Amino acid sequence: MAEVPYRFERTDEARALADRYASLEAGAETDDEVSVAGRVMLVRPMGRLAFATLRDSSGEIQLFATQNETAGFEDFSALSLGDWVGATGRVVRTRRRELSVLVRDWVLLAKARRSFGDKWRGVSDIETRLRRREVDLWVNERTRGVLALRSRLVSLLRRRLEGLGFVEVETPMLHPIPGGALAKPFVTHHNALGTDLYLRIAPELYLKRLVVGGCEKVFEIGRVFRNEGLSPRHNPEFTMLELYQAYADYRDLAELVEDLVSELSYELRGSTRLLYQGRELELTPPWRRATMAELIAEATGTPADVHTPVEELRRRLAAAGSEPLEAWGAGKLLLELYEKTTEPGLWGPVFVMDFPAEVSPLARRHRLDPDLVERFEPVVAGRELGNAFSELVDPDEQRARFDAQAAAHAAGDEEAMAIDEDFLRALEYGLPPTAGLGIGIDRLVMLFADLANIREAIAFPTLRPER
RNA sequence: GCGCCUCUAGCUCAACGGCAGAGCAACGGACUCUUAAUCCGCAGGUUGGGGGUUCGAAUCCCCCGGGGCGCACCA
Repeated sequence: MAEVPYRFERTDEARALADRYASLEAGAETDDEVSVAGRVMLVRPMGRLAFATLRDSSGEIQLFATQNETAGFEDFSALSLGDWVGATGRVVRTRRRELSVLVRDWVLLAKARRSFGDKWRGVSDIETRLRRREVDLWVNERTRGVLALRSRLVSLLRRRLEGLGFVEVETPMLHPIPGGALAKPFVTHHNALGTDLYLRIAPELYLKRLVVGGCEKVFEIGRVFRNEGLSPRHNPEFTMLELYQAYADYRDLAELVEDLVSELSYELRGSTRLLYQGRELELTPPWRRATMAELIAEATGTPADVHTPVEELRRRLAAAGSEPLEAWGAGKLLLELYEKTTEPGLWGPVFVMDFPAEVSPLARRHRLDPDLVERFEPVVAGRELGNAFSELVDPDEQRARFDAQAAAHAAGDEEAMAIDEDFLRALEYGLPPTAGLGIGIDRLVMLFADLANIREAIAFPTLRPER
């Protein structure tokens, strides 16, 4: 095969030509010469004429070749679907109204040695689509749309937070101690240091150390890794936004969340009223705020909170088909009751407020009830979108909470946190009142792209390697 | 990890115990305004892998592998 050129001088993208020549009439020819480049989507050779549909990242335009006017016409007629081509010629509109480049010269930029699927029905096999994303992307417009939406979403989020005075930072991915969330980590090894390191399960502890250092408003958008099962809503690596704001409490962040999400909805979808998987969702602020206890009472008809006798909580859990462990206290039992009986029925948007202290080792005690913490989870479209709380700032209490976690870990809870002395020392330097928030970016993409499966929201989702 | 479903040509799908097929793509040819162009021709397979039942297996059974969904866990 002839060697392909090192570069191609493109003058215009398909979309720009479509806009510029929108009023060009059928059958009209211009003297404007342009160069376009892209991938051949369809070819229609017909003797001494040939048409090809060319697609670039902006859109599509037709190439129109004739034996008289096109150099290398025979080869042009023989183009295959999937070939990359650069073409130069005058802009015309054919009698059948198709805006075209009447090709004078053209060059093959890449030969497609593999065929990309059915030109009409595309590729629908989900495994092929995910394993060969490059094929999925060029065949399925929807896939391109999702990635474009994801890009815009992250960009909008960044711009908005910067506008609010937040500073973007990057913290380590390799952690000596996995912390900041209740999850199983991936373990890796550093040869020169001779030590195991963990892929981060959350940036939380480092971000709070930055607040200690005087970064009053910080955020990070980045990958976190959790060594857990895959599901339509869980990928082992996913992208999280975490932000921390000094002098604020969790109620301030609830307002921030409803503002951010509704603004994103307006920007990305043109409305704060959405259909998600066929079901309506009204995102206009303010969203409902309800405590976990209130929601349990509402869903089950029987009140329950952290002060409900442990025996009663156990009884109700058993009735709900759950098998609570011996070690669980009232807080963990209540959370389990909420997750079994109440959460599945929530659609939202709703802020589920005030979690048990027992299950929230990094959150600050509730100002009205020491058995609770000031924490909320926004539930949107039936799904936890994130997690936020007034941060625990007291080093002694944080140490006590870590100790309780360490005890749980020793008792077999693999997801319990380890004691992080660096973090404790940071708190001893003084963390001002601070509120922190985490939001799953992939889940936001699912919401706004109307995706049922998280893998569709990720360019290259985790799959088992083929053998 | 467990349960159910699924895997046939590059792609989309038939055949469902009796000769493995079609459309598109690819390849060869015809055609000067096409739009999934059309027409003629040609080729394309370890039916995910292995084992078993049967005169005969893509089809029924078992094991293994990939994927999907559900459960569990989380955001």
